[in-house]
Amino acid sequence: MVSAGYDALVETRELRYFVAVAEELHFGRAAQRLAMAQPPLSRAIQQLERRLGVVLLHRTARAVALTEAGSVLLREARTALDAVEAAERRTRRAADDQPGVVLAAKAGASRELLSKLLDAYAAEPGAVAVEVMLCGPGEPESLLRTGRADVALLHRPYDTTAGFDTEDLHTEQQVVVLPKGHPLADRAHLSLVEVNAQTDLPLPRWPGRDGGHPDGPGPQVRDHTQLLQLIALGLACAVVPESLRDQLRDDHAIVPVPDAPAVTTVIAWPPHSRSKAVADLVRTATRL
Amino acid sequence: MVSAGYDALVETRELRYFVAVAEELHFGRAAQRLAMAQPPLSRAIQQLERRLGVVLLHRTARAVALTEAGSVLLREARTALDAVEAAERRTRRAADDQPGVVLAAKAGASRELLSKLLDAYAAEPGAVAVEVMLCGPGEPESLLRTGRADVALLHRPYDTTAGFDTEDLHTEQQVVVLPKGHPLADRAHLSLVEVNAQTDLPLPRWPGRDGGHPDGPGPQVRDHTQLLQLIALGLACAVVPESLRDQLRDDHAIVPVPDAPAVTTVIAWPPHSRSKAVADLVRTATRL
DNA sequence: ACGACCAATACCCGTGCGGTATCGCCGCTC
DNA sequence: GAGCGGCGATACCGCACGGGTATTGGTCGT
Repeated sequence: MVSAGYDALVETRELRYFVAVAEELHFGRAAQRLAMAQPPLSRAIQQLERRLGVVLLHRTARAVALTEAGSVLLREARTALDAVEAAERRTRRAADDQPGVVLAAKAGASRELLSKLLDAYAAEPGAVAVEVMLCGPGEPESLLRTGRADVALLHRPYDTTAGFDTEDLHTEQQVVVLPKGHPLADRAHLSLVEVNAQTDLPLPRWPGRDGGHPDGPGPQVRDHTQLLQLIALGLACAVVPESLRDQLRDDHAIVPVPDAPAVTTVIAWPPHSRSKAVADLVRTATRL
Repeated sequence: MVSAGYDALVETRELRYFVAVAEELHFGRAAQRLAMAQPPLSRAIQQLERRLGVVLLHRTARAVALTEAGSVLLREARTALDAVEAAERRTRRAADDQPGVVLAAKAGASRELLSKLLDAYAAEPGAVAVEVMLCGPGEPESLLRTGRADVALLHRPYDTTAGFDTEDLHTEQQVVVLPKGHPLADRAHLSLVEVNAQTDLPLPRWPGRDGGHPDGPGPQVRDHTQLLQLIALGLACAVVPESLRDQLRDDHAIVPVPDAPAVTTVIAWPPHSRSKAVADLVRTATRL
């Protein structure tokens, strides 16, 4: 007998179905999202439960809820589906061998570092085209995991780098951005508790990985431009890495927050990446 | 639109088929391994290629070979299948809630550290049963990736820790183990080149992840017991972490190899693990 | 008590996966 | 160079299973 021997695994179709139901907690809506009818979906989930020998969902006629095992599967199924998607994408990418690297980074973050990196890499011998995907917070991680991007700039501890190879590039302190003239704006420094304690300027709410915003006070925000504008309008404040200073307008004020966790910009790539371009990019980045 | 939306992904069945063919490089044997006939397998691979729009295999009537894209898919498909398998196993584990943790470690490695860890953890409040899987080199990594184990002791740089969360536990130098009375045995230290240069004692060959041994000189070896016995018989030598010293018999001699890479024992666990037991084990380990 | 809502069941149909038989191609052998 | 053997592809068939429609059953609101 040779090698692992994956026998009789769950099919990706079943995992997709389960994720849809687990996210919607409603068979009808999930079926709609999957572009199919509700009964076959119900059956598919039952069959999945029978195969696993595990109850994944508690159904009362009025509501559907995840069991303990169900929420484990939701998490695991997402990463498995991401891996399958990545396999597909990376294979396709490897085939049409017009080389070219996709780099993902949060719009507005590490702007200077990014431009220096691109310049330095372009000067390397054997450099290929770099397509830069600027995206919202949390997204680069997912792009990397699904193979939509080859390499990404992430920010610990905001992004989780679990599952990737990484190199640290730069560490910086955080500051709070306030509207100019705010009572706290001329303090030499602030603590996190002070920032959280003041109630006139709420912290904004960023979208979660499901695209929805968490509940709570504070304005919904999708990118740094929106954020800075809201702050300038006196509707919010935010704790951000100090390098964002370059993008502030003169109606902003910043105050260091020494006890906020330091933010480390890292360059991350999928393990086992064999791409020369990614390796060159990483090497260039570490030398900056 | 909510969330990711994985539409029309490749099925795990197709990935399993492809991995089998890619590993065997022979449709007949692959079909046999998959317990199916050869024609449907051929068709399935063709269909996969059509779906991806990518040629994965070069077939001449005499031989099958992987294309560039094919070898990318082989690698990616393995990790994707591992993720699916892990999803399945972890879900099952979460269901039958007799708690208990599976810890994987290479047989014979870090023996003292392992027993101290088990003792210390057992003394923790809320400790659950720990099932220890002792296995061959390279295996713990795969056990962890497929969800067969919850936590593992790995050894950098031999094991790759990519994709796991880890904590370093212990770093040690390596030594070469020789049969007692060997001409080099009374040297104060040796360099790697000297070890490789001497030809009377070959280095053993460990099995790869496919279960087969690489070609070359030197005896095939599956665990440390075999290895030590071969060395005592004067048929091999080996460079190993110095903590293996405890397990040597008096017909062995050891000589430090200062320029061999230091070996770090790490405790590793899958990212997103929510298990209290794993967290406790890790915390206990780092405090040793 | 009735209606709305929602998951489950019953039943049917078509696709697609797997099996057997066979072909076509290439390389080795004598 | 004719024949044979090995191997992947093709042809064709049957059935199991995935998906659709219609309906039921149970549980909340009002």
